Amino acid sequence: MGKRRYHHGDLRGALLDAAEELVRERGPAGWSLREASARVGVSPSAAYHHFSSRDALVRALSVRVLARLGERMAEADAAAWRDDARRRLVAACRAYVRWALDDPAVARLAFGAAARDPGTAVHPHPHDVIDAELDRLAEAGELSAAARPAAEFAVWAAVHGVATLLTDGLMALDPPQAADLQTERVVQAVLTGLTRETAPPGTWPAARSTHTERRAARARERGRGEA
Amino acid sequence: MGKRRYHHGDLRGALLDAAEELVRERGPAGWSLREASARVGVSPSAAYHHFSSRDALVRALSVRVLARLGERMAEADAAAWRDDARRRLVAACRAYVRWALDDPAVARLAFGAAARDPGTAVHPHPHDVIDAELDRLAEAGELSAAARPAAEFAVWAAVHGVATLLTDGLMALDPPQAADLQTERVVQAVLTGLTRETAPPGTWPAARSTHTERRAARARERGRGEA
DNA sequence: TGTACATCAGTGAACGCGCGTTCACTGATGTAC
DNA sequence: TGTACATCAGTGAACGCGCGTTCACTGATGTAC
Repeated sequence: MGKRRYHHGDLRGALLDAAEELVRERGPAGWSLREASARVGVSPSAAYHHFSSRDALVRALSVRVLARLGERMAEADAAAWRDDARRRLVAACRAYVRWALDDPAVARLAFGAAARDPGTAVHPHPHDVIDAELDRLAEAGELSAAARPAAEFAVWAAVHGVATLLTDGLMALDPPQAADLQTERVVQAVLTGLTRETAPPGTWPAARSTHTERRAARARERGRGEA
Repeated sequence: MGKRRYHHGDLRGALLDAAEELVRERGPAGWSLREASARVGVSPSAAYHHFSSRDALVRALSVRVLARLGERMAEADAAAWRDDARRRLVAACRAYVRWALDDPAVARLAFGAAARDPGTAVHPHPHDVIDAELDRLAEAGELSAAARPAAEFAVWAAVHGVATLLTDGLMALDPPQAADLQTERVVQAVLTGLTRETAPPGTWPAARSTHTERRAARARERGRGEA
């Protein structure tokens, strides 16, 4: 514990940490910029050297936190490398729900409208983890070419629904560990259903996420830069 | 337009209306009790004859609004009476997502933690509408006895996930009407998956909602009263 | 039908509070020579 | 290695604000006789 220096070193990160802690204790909105500054031991105005407003701090936090969800999923996915694509996807989805249950208030922040910050990239994005897993599933021949388009949104919706129903208290599981089981059930059901889908080609309209949109914009810019 | 009377007549209802309008305009939390009172043309303190606190008003509103979702689902279900159980369930689920999309801020309020008010009943509850439809499906022999338990949570999660991903802006559909299609796809996939489920009996643990819990408590009390 | 009176549902002023943000400032750090 | 100076990252006081809630009050309504 070094002595208190005039310059903090990483005040930006410390403020994000404090804010996250406050979200955990009091919910996504039950805290102020002043409290976060006080917790770090800094005057309220110091925060304005790092964030243009309280809202900017909230958005930065939600980006950071959503990326952590992506990491958890990717880790669970990697840890299940011995399994087939289907089980790996289930593992990633279980990580999604566990993460939300471990930290409901933080999850609510991540999922809330504040998360939509077009300027900052979330990496890895939960959407991408599911997407990649479905590609693997399609390669393995377990998902038809007709069913593949936008399938990630079906899976994402299912797992997101489990997570939010549980964290928002609309649904409860007894015992709590049953969340794993219920998640697996829902995801398996969706996968089975998609597998047996017999829709004509072109049935599924384009679906986008703020994330895929940013990715597309980056690709366009790269193309322009190279041209 | 009668003249302004000293006694309002239905100030409670008027305050709920004003608050709902404010939620629509500024989001679930972007308004104050004072604003709602002002909109009704009444002093801020008047509200305290009808609600014990601002929070009580919010909870009452979220109950009212969640019941309206249930009504929409029940209506859509009834309107599809010519169809089979599966299509009727899909119709109810489409109504769920449409409702959320029509009024995203209000939906967020309904789904938020504030909705958990153990004192007040939501009727009809979205959970029950899905539940009843799945009973019909089981009767029709389209859902095995082993798959039926807790199946409503799988379906609810799927449709809830579509609704919240869309209203929170994590996912977007192009064109917007595609929401119907995407909802149907997800629900159909879950139903197909559940139908083909081959789990041993007793696999699915009890799942509860605040709603089913209240219902159970009422049943217990009724039994005690009759004994 | 009229009157007395209790109850109900409003008023309006006041309370203490903490908020986000701005501002002129200053101490610490980094850089050029 | 030492010095001058620009820049960076803090301080602390102050701003105006609107909030939820309380309080003593009063006008309107309903009821008993």
